[in-house]
Amino acid sequence: MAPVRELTVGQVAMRSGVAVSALHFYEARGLIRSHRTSGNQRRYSRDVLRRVAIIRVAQEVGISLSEIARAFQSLPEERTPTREDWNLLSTVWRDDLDQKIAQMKKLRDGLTDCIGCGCMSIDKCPLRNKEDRLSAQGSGARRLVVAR
Amino acid sequence: MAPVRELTVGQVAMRSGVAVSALHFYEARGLIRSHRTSGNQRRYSRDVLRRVAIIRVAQEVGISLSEIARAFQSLPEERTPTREDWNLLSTVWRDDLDQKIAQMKKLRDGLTDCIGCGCMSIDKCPLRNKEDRLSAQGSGARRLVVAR
DNA sequence: ATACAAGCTCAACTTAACTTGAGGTCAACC
DNA sequence: GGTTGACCTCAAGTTAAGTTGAGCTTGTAT
Repeated sequence: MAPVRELTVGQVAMRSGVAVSALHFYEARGLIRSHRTSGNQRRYSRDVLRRVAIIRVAQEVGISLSEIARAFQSLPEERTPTREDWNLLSTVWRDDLDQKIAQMKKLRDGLTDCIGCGCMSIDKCPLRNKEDRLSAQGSGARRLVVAR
Repeated sequence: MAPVRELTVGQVAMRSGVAVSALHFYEARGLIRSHRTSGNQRRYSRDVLRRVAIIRVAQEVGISLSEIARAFQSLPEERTPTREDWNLLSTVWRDDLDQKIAQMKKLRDGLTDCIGCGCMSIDKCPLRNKEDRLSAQGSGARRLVVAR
């Protein structure tokens, strides 16, 4: 069979490992795009597979769909993204990941040193400082705001 | 004023930086425990602060409350956890975190190598292999969960 | 003694990220 | 040319992790 240029939802679902309903959902959220056949069925260009792969990966590391959508706005609307386009995105994600990895390492070490240490003063605990990270100033001030 | 042995919800909320409603919620989920005064008000022992700190930290790295609850089951019900108890938990978490960090690094490198590379064959992409184990999951929101 | 802040319960609402279902259309194979 | 499977839309349901609010009780400072 000659290589098919366009993909149906079912094909994208199968190849990306994502449910059809999820693809509809991503489209509604502006994460992917499709055009319609005369019979109103979706057809996708190949680069949707890459988009979906990136969506899944980004989600796995805890990035929300809206953040992904925002990052995707750097991609061209009409033409298929070039390597340069993806590279730009990659840079953005990589910084994010580096940051998250660093944070996790700190947490891991904090857990080992602090949870295991048996100390009773939560206030001095390095773990606590993580939560204050946005309100680091204002001595002794306690914010009731949940980060995130 | 002499050091107060027991804490009210409000005090725990203030010291832990978590809302009162969240504490009620954690209690309903079996993550923390309290006993009641004659007037039916909650009183907490000091180690609840540590529990809450751990809950927050674990959540920050994407561990769900039910997973935290499961891990907490290794802690003693009645007596205040000793250093040994916490150490055990710490070991469990540390392994989890090590695993997550490793996963993230792989993803980061995958992103650099794969998203940026401009290659069009998603099938061969290292990123793809990650997703297959996710595809056969239940309904509802999917949180970041470490594969075991 | 009384005001009023803090607590209590329980139900309903919220957001994210989807899934499920109902009711109807499209297309491809025999 | 019919039936079967893939699609379509839209509404409603689901799970996680809480928050908000109503209506009522407790505890404490003056």
